[in-house]
Amino acid sequence: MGRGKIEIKRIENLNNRQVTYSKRKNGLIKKTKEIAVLCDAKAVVIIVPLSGKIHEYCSAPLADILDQYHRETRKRLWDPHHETLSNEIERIKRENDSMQIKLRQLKGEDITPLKPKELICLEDALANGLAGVRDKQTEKIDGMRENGKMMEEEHNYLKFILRQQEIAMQQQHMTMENNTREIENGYHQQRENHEYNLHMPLTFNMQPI
Amino acid sequence: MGRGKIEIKRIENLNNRQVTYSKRKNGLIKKTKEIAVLCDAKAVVIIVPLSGKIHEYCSAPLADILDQYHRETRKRLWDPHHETLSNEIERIKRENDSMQIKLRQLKGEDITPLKPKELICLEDALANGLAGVRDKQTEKIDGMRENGKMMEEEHNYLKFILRQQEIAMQQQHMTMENNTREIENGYHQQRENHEYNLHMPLTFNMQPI
DNA sequence: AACTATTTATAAGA
DNA sequence: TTCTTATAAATAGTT
Repeated sequence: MGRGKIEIKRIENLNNRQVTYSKRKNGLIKKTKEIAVLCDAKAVVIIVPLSGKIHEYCSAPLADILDQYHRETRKRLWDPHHETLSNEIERIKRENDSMQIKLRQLKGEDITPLKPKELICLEDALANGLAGVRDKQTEKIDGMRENGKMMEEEHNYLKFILRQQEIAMQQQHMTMENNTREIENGYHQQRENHEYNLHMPLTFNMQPI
Repeated sequence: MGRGKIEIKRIENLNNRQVTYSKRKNGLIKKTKEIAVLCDAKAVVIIVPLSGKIHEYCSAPLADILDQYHRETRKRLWDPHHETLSNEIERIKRENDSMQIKLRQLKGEDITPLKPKELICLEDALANGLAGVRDKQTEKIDGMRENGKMMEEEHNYLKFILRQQEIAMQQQHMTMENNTREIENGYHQQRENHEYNLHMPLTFNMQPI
């Protein structure tokens, strides 16, 4: 349909090919729109040139059309990634189910259909678990008792240190009183003793042990 | 392009619409093929009529074209599915993890970081499960004992029936022997008794009880 | 489904 | 690219 008839085969001349591409692309999209409107159908056309950007026309959301296409033809449209996801879901679901069964059985549910041998396994597992938990509890209690003992020891130690300090302070105090008395007696008998009695212990500098 | 010009709007007459659909669908597919060949491009067209089967033409595997389309346009083609799948995987994986933790704890593993209160819960759960399993075992053993008792009773019953039959057979045998003897005595003294002794019990027809 | 008068698409040229 | 135009191709309405 043009000045001359052409064979339907690759156009070797790049320029001609690009011109034809552009013209026919428009025509194709126009016709796709037309069939969609005239015949009340959904239609998609996607054209991917060797180089340059993709052109498309969709009379409805592409995802919807592809969805319908997939449902009706059962052809695979999705990339490997999608497939992988589906498989993984299946795998995990199976894993899930089996774990759920185990959990229920460990709670003593759904065990009626089990064989005696399986029941024994289950019993062992439970007994082991219970033993483990009880050991851990004992361990924790021991730990706490230990902790309590240590705290008691520390407490006693601190009490001891405090006592030592009190003794030290009393001795210092007494020494000071004596010194003071000597000083007072020797040089400043006009000053009253009780000033020293009141102030000296308050400004006594406590060193950390 | 026809006997008369038509407006591009839905064709109301069903028959005309279907005829036009069929003609234009062929035209569209032909043009799609042509642009793919002439311009060395990949092209897809999918037409979904309101009713009836989908028609399509793909110059290359649809999945490849869609893949490329997706890569270049970044438009999401299969999101409804894809997103759902991803979310579901996340959800199931979380479920999985928590179950795995519970299972391990029920086996007495990974319980060090548990608080005393949690340990008590775990202990209770295990003790309950263990009790359940042991109940079930007892129940099964009882069932088996019951079964054994029934089997024993059946066995005794069968022994009894067998004894009865033996008695019946012996009596019949004796009767026959007597009859035979009478017959033999009366008519055929030339025949020997032991033929009957040997053969009669073997061909005796045992009836089910 | 075939025919055919017309419309439409487009190849080649500018 | 775009316009033009001669011509090929598509197709609407008819048979």
